[in-house]
Amino acid sequence: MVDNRLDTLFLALSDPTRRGMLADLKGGEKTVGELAAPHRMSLAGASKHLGVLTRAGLVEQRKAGRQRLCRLKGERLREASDWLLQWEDFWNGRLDALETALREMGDG
Amino acid sequence: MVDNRLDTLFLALSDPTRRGMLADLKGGEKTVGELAAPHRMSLAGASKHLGVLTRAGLVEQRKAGRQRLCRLKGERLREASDWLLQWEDFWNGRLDALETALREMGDG
DNA sequence: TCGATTATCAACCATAAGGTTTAATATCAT
DNA sequence: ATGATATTAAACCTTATGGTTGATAATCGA
Repeated sequence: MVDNRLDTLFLALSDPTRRGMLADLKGGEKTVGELAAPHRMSLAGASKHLGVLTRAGLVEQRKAGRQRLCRLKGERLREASDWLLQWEDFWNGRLDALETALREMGDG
Repeated sequence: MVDNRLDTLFLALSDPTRRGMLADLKGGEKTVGELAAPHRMSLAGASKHLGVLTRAGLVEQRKAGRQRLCRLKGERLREASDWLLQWEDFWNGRLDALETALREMGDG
């Protein structure tokens, strides 16, 4: 049951096919067929992946004749990135979890 | 079939209970029981979530008597963050997908 | 209009995820 | 030693995911 926005986002990003599609979209708009081509799977399968990306707000589609052009929407990627940056201090080694705790006790 | 490192990472982050646990670990080391308490679910369930976090490399456990102390490991969060920062230009509005394509054609 | 192309929908299948409960294991306290 | 505490393991259930194929819908080209 994926209800939270971040759930949907991170779940969408957890599949290599979908991350590949996002990477392909860096080059600009692409049709569903073009996005599907590099991935060894049926067109319908690829279309479902695009559906996941679209519902996660990562991709936007517009009709162009009988094809559908997909483009990247960066805003949601930013939400994910913002969430991750909460922990910048930890991976920078500037803080270790215990240090943080002590510091907060001291400051509070 | 979660084989890729990023798959495991993003999948681990796609659950609100697990993100909550990571947040709780910002305050320093916590036992499994302490991490489980805020989440309305059995201890075994919470333990499984911690297993997911551990296998994703986001959490490390050490034995302390009969309890297990968990602490946050930032490195993997950084991997996820690094991956996301690829798209910084897009969400900053500095580039739009089409622009990028045109620019690359011009530069190449 | 007819057939080919592009994409989605529907139904289905196998497997994984998230949850439960009931053991099992290890450690502490008495 | 015994019993309580802390955690994981096993078995199980339900629902979600990722994939398939075949049908449907919309649009292009001739």
